[in-house]
Amino acid sequence: MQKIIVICGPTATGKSALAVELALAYNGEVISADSRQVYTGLDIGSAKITESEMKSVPHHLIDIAHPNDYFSVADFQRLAQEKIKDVHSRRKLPILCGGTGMYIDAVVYDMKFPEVTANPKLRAELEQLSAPKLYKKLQELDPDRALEIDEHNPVRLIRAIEIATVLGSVPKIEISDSQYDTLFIGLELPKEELQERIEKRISDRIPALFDEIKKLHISGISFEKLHSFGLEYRFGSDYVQGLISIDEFKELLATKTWQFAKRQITWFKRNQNIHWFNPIHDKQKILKLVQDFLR
RNA sequence: GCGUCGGUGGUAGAGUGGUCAAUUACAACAGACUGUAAAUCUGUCGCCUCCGGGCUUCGUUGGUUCAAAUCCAACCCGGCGCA
Repeated sequence: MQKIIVICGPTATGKSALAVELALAYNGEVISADSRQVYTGLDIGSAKITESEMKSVPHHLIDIAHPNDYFSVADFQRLAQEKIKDVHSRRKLPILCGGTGMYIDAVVYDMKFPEVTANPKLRAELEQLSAPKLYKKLQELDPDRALEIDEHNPVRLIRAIEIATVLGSVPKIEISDSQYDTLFIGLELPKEELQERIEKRISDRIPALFDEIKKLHISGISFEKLHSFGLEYRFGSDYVQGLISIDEFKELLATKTWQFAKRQITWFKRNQNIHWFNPIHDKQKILKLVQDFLR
């Protein structure tokens, strides 16, 4: 089995820097697993790695979609698996690095998503319905899926109905054993430290972020769309439009980013294969682990 | 100093004699996750609990009442108006 390294963990723990370091040390290439960094123009707000930070290490799956494009886990999965194959074929080590847990799992565990493409017309219609109505609809189409789905979650319900409309029912997802020999490295920091880093990152980016958002908006990306990207783009848009003050912006974003970090942690906690490290103090341990893995 | 409005759980803010441990929102904490995943959604949220219930709360103290966050009095604190 071909080897890959996964670097995951909550936001602002230094994943990108570690990826570059490992890539330089072990002849690797980085494949970003970040649902926002795939978009062109979302640079500052998504904390996209800069040219100089890359230190000449090739980075993939960054800037591969336009913000107005529809881009999904399935797209990411396909592209990432192709890219991993490509990197292996050049006898280099793929390093999958990012904070989007579902993207990572989709690639590593090869989740077989039902091949039903998004149907914008149907979605727009269904979005008008309340969750109970959507649930009733799904019950009629696929009672089995209805039993296990979250009946309050419109996003999930709509997707399930979309699938069932085409296939008749929602197929059970198969999660196969990983097709790769994977080393999972998770980065974690104590609560206070992570919160400080989050706050610092916000104030460091403050003027540049607003310029970026204005630029994106002028280039044809609606505030509604920007809002849907969440966090810096959501609250940054609110600020740029004058809906909230700068202090409200900082506080809101810090709070929401922390909540996001906790959601990421909750996701990754489930994966028992992850080796957790402190990015500042455990550098040697990480290097040793990687060395043993690659031997 | 007089008048007036107000002081409610981490915060904002309902409640204005019993159905109130107190609507709701936010925060906090835990969790879910089948093509939007930085999204979306759920649970807990005074203290204790053998989960039946028990105990202490709505500025403070005292009073009225079978019963008070809700009524009365005094006091303390804050806003506003007049001096």
